[in-house]
Amino acid sequence: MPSPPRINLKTLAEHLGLSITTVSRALKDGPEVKPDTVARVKQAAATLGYLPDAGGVYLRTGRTMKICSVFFAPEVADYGDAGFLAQVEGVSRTLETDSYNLIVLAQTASQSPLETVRRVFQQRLADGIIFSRTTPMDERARFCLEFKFPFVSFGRTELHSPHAFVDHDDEGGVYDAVTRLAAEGHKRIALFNPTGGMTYAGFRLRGYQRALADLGLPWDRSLLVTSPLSVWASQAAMGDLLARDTGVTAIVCANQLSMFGAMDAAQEQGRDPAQGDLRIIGFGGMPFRMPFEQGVTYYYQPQRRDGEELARHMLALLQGEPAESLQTVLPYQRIDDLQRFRTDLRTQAMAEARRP
Amino acid sequence: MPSPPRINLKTLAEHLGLSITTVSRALKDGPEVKPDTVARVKQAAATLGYLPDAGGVYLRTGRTMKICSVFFAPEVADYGDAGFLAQVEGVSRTLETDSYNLIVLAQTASQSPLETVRRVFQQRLADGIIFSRTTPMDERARFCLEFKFPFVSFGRTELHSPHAFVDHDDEGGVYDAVTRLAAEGHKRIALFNPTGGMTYAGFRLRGYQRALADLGLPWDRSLLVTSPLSVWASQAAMGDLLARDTGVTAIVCANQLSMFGAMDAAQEQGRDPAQGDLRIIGFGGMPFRMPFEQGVTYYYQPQRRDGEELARHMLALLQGEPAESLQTVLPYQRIDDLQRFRTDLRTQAMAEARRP
DNA sequence: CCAACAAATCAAAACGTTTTGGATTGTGCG
DNA sequence: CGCACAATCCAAAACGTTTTGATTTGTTGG
Repeated sequence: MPSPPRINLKTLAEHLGLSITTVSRALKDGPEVKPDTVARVKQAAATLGYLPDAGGVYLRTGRTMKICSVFFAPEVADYGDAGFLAQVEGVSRTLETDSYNLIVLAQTASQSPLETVRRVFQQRLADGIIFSRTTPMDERARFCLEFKFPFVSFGRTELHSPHAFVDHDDEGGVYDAVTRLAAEGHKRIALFNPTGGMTYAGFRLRGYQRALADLGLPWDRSLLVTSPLSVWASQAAMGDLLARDTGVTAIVCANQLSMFGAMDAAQEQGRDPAQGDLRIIGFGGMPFRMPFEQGVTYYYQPQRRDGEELARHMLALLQGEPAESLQTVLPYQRIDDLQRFRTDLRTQAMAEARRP
Repeated sequence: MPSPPRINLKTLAEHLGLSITTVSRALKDGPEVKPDTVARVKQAAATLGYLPDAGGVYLRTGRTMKICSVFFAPEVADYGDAGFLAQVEGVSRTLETDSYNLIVLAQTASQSPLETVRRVFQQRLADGIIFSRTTPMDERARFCLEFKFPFVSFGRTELHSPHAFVDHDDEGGVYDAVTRLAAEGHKRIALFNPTGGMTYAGFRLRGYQRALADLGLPWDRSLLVTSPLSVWASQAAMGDLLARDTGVTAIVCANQLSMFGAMDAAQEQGRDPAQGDLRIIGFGGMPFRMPFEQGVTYYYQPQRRDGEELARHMLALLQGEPAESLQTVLPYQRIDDLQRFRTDLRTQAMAEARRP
């Protein structure tokens, strides 16, 4: 049983008794071809299921019609950050409107971040790239700038040349959190920060220190804890802190996973957030349901919207818009009552689902 | 400031004073080229950062060196299934060994599943495709079989032609769960199943009914609840069930999200799994920490390993191995004590992290 | 010294597409 | 009728790569 032949412009042209040129033109409504023929060609293309070969189109036009988003896989070692999928959905849906495809490249532990970007550029895997874990002097950003390769970074840099980015206001978020904790009477507030030299860790620290200064609280180096953001690593780091410093009454966590880690550590040390033994502040995307939601304030960022913004910037870049005008810093939304927030979202989603 | 020129075989050849042919051959250690020249070419390629243009290679060889994995985006509407990322990592890492790239295509709500597969095939976006949400008469599988397009389905079909797949033993898992619940004294055990006609829903039902029959329990249609697997949808469906049938003492959930939904629903109905008011059985990947872990038995499936198996099958297919020999059904691992399981995994992971 | 042969390199074709520049036909007008 | 011109269509080139077949150079044996 031979498989049906693959349809390309040549076979389509032969089947119609036309030239390749005419068929190609007809498919994009070229004015030089008789309306009659256009209809006939489109009809045949539809029934035969013709779609242009992406490799061929690229070779001729230089455009792959693909955008690459880099997925940092080592972080998935234990739990994955579910929020990335929401971001992927946002990116994908937005790109779709301009008939771009998203390709997600997994950055495994064995490749350097720059290698991945270089490969995308040099092998022409995509027309542009989106990456996160951005550092102040990000080498990937520098590479893209040098080779004029379109990119949007999730996170700011400190590079001189302007470039497109989407970021969260981590400085503002942490400042707000610390201020409120102090108002509640907390004196020893720990800040949990990721390792890896990401720019936003610096913003978080700045917000923390600025709040302390404004509040007249002392800056204590030992209250700054840094570790990878996996559940286990942050649990270990948090456990260390809580064991060596029993005076800590509040922790400002980084992402959702580190919040889980903090909770596990608190429980292990016999401190129950639900009983008010420890205040936990979380940051991140749509929060999963947790054991101790009462003692938690959460700074929320809808990651699907992040993805949409990233994609919009990318599409604008490809349209030739200047990068200067494609820089977004999104505020966090503070949630004091997670339970209520959840039910509100639910009723909202149910209502949306009802009217399609 | 002009950007550096892109390096291709032509520029590389000119730069070396050689022909394109010789450079191409040298880069793949062709025996017809002088060892001296090979070294010179490779040196130049490395310093100039040459990598072959993927589009050009494809056009000539017919191989894109890419594998596509379809991501079902509508499910992310509220919470995403973090496990998919673990699977992606597994696939990606395994493909890497044969220098294949993974591209993740997001299947949004606006495209039919078949359309996505057809596009990958016809536009030549990849050399093979991996998809999930497999149905007994899966049209995507039928399409791939007809056109002899390599694919591995995550989930079985009932098609006559054999094809490669990876699946879990859902029938066995549910049978085991129901049997144990009955041994604990439960009489009214609800089964939660996904909508969408996926094959594994049928296996789950079969395991459920077989267990009931073996145990001499009656089959009660009203104990079978079907709904989409998002947190909110399953909470609503579970709420309905618990409200209309107060005799239910145990629920066999589908994935992790539906388990969260069931817990929310239980709480809403004033039934506390921690107090033994309701037994909840979960299925899925690495479980997030939950409010009521005491009343939960979890059937675990390491999704990274699923990904690795999917990728291995795909690579084998592309090597020409027959699909008959590429069919895997993986057993679930029952976890009665989630707390202990978690700490075990943690110590294990920490030990691994210590010796790199 | 020349034929025969191996070693090393190269020119050209092909993949599927778009586009440039022609070619062919049909129509209107002087 | 003959010419210009529009309306259609088509051949060929180009993109970057691999591979087939040919060509050049160097070496060996008679």
